[in-house]
Amino acid sequence: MPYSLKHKRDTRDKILESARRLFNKRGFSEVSIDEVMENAGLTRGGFYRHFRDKDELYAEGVRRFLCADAPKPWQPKTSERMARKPRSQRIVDAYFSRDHFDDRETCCPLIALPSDVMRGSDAVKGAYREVLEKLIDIFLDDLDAPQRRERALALAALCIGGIVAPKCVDDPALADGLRRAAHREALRIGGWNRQPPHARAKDALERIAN
Amino acid sequence: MPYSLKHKRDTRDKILESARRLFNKRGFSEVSIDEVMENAGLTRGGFYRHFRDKDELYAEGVRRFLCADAPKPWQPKTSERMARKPRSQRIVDAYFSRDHFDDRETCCPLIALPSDVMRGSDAVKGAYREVLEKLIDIFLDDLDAPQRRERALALAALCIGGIVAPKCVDDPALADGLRRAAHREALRIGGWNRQPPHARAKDALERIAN
DNA sequence: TGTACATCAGTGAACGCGCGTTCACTGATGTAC
DNA sequence: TGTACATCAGTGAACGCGCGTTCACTGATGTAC
Repeated sequence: MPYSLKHKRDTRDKILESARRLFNKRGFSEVSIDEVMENAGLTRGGFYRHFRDKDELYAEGVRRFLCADAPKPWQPKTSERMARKPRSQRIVDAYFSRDHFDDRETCCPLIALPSDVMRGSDAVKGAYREVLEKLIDIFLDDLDAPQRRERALALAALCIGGIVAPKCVDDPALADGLRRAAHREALRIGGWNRQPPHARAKDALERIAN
Repeated sequence: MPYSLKHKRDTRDKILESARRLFNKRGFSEVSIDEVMENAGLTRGGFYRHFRDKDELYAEGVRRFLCADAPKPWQPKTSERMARKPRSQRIVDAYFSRDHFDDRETCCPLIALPSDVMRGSDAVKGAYREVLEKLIDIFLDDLDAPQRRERALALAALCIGGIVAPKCVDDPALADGLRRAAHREALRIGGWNRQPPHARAKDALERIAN
């Protein structure tokens, strides 16, 4: 038995991670296997020791990065000092932050590949649904009546549109306006817009920093 | 001078229309020139009498269908009997209708190709911006204080996310839930949720029909 | 412990299909006379 | 009005590049003795 199982698993992970980043940035069909492998520090031929074909790489890659439980850059850090805020609000804030907006490689999967998923197979859409449902569940946990579910769904839709729309636009001012307007509206839907004055001042500072 | 100018223009239009539909449905790089030409009732070679290369077709196609002034299927018909409603509300209703959601070929360009546009050139993003600004302007016209602009922007973001998100999901029930929740929230943001009781009943009927 | 061996991850050349693009040709049409 | 001609939209075969995939080979590693 040459090489350990761990070795093979690690290589596979490297390939998937490389693919995930490239797909996120440029889309599935614009990325070649050569690029994925080179980016993973390997060469062309080895690919087929790990995947049957490119489609399998795509499905696994999307599914994996959609469903991975690992901490994600777009999720609020638990160390965040405003831990008093409900988790949902921290997620919303992280979602609409400039960092997340600018992140092309590791951003939330829900906004990375919309048209690819829309046109994708049911397996891909299923993975998308799982992530979306997780997000909605978190929102549900933190929302009060009335119409909790409806508001949670609207929140999710607004998070997605509030990042996708500005990403499609060539005018930074308009993009910022869209992102911030959506952010504010999301906080209002969540019922998190009533903040103590000092928090509001802090927000203002953060907004300038953003 | 063989053939009239009109003849050439018409052929070009046929090609662009064919391309637009195919791109909408399957994305730019999944569609071959052969398919575009065949779908337009022509053959391969003629393409280059009308376009320098495939990129030009893409840019022109997107720009054209993003900016065309022609009436679009996703816009509310002017003959609509509820013409008493403000124009913005009619657009929002048309946007979130099941017909529009199901339409893969002629739906609003703002939701047809999000990731393609996100990754696209500035020319493409510029065209997207122009359409988006038109939509925002219509909303602005119909909104009252306070925070008209902010609410118009949030409305636009919600329209986009409220269709894109459900299109990415494999569960029809969840998709419907997202679309309707976003619809409701949009009406609320617009301030159009206070309707006379008979209108509400009519809406309920329509919702069932949808 | 050291050596021979078997396995298979990884290499890189080669293959072949699909598709963008080119090109020689056809034939429809408008113009000149 | 009719005929010859020039133009160029449209045809379809052919070309060639890129990329997914295959394949014979290399060499690193774990196991058996």
